[in-house]
Amino acid sequence: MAESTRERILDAALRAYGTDGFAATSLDALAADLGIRKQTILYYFPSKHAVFEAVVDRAASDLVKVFEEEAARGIDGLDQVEAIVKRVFRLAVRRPQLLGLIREVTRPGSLSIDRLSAHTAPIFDRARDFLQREMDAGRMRSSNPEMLLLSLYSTVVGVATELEVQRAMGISDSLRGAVARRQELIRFLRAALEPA
Amino acid sequence: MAESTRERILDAALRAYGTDGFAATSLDALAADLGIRKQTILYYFPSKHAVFEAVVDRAASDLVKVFEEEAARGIDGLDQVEAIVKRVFRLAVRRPQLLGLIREVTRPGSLSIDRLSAHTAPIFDRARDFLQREMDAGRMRSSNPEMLLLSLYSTVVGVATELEVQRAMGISDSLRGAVARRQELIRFLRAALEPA
DNA sequence: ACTTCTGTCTACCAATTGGTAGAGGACCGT
DNA sequence: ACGGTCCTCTACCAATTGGTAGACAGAAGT
Repeated sequence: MAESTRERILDAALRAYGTDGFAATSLDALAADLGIRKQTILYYFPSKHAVFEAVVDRAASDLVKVFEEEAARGIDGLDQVEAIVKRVFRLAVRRPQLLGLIREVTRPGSLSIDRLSAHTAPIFDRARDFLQREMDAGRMRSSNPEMLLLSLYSTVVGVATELEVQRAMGISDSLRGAVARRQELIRFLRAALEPA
Repeated sequence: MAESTRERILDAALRAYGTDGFAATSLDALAADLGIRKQTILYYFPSKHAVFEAVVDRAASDLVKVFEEEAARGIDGLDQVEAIVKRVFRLAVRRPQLLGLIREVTRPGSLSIDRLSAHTAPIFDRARDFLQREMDAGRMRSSNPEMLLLSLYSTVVGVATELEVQRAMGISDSLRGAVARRQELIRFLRAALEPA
C-alpha cells in the first residue's frame, strides 16, 4: 500500500526540519516538495508548530525503539557501549536527518524540548542505572554516572553528526570514513571507560 | 567612549543568532531590541546575511584568539588539554551565545561554514600537529590524531553547550554544576588520552 | 554662509508568511 | 439515487519579511 499523505508529510518535514531547521522551512516549501498545497498539510495538522511536534514525537519514538531493542539484548560492560555506538552510527548513516532533528530540538531556546525529554527520560534513566551497575561490578572506571553519560552523549552524537566540522578538519565523510570514525571512537571510549 | 552603533548591532546579532538562530531572527526584531529602525542596520550592512557573516567573522576571530593565547604558553601533554578545556568552559559560561553561534554555523546545510573554516583551519592544523607530537613523545596514547581531534571537539563542545540535554538528564546547570561538569570531563579525557 | 558627509529616520514596496473559508470531487453505506 | 464523510483544492487575508528611496538633522570643512 502507498504511504498515506500524513506519513509523507511527516517524512518530508523530518527531512526539512532536520537539515534546514524549523524556522527556515515554510509550509509552502514543504508542500511544494510533496507536490501538494499547504492547505492539505493544514488539514492534517492544526498549525505549523503542530507538524513539528508530530515530527519530534515520531523521531523520538524511533530513537527510543533503537535503544530498547539494544537494551533487551542485555550485554555487559564495554561491549554494551560498543553495541550502542554502532547502532547510533548506523542511524546516522541511514537517517541523518533524524539526528539533525535532535540537534535542532536540543538547541538553547528550543520550544519542543520538553516533548523530546518526555520520550527520552526513561532511556536516560536506564543508561544511568546501567553505568552505575557496571561501575559497582568493577567493569567500568568509577565516576559520576550522570556526568559520564553526558560526556558519552556529547562524544557519540558529535562524532556522528558534526559532518561540517569534520569537513573543516579535512576528514573524509565517505562511508569508509564513517566506519573509520566509528572504530576510532570505540577505541577512544574503551580507553576512557576501562577500569584502571 | 560609548560603543559604536555598528558594534552594538553585532553584539545584539550574536546574542540573537546564537540562541534563536539566523532564520528565526528578523531584522525588525533585531532593531527593536536595540531601539533603532532596521534601516539603520541596513545602513551598516548591505543585507541580513551580511550581518550574519560579520557576526561569524568576529566570533571566529574571538575564538581563535583564545586558542592562540593558550597555545603561546606552550604547555605539554595532558596539562595542555586540560588548560584548553578550562578556557572553553570559561567561554561557555561567560559568552554562551558565542558557542551557540558556532553550533548554528556548523549545522548541516549551513551557508557560512566556509567563512568559519577559513578562520579555524590554522588552529585545527596546529591542534593536530600537537596531538601527533605528543603521541610521538609517548605522552599520549597513540591513535589517529585527526579522529582523536574530532572526538575531543565533540566531547568538549557538547559538554559545554548541550545545556538542554543536561536538563533532560536531570543535571544541574548552575555555575557549580559547570565546574563539576568540567572536572568530570577532564577526568574523562585524561583517562581516554593517557598512554597505556 | 554654503556644501558635503554621516547617521538615522519615515514612507514605501513586492514577496512570503501562517492561517481561514469554503467549493468540489471521490467514495461510502443506505 | 442520495446524504455524509474524507480529502484536496482555489481563493483569500492580514501580518511580517528583507530591501529601496529619499527626507532631514547635525557636524565638519571651506
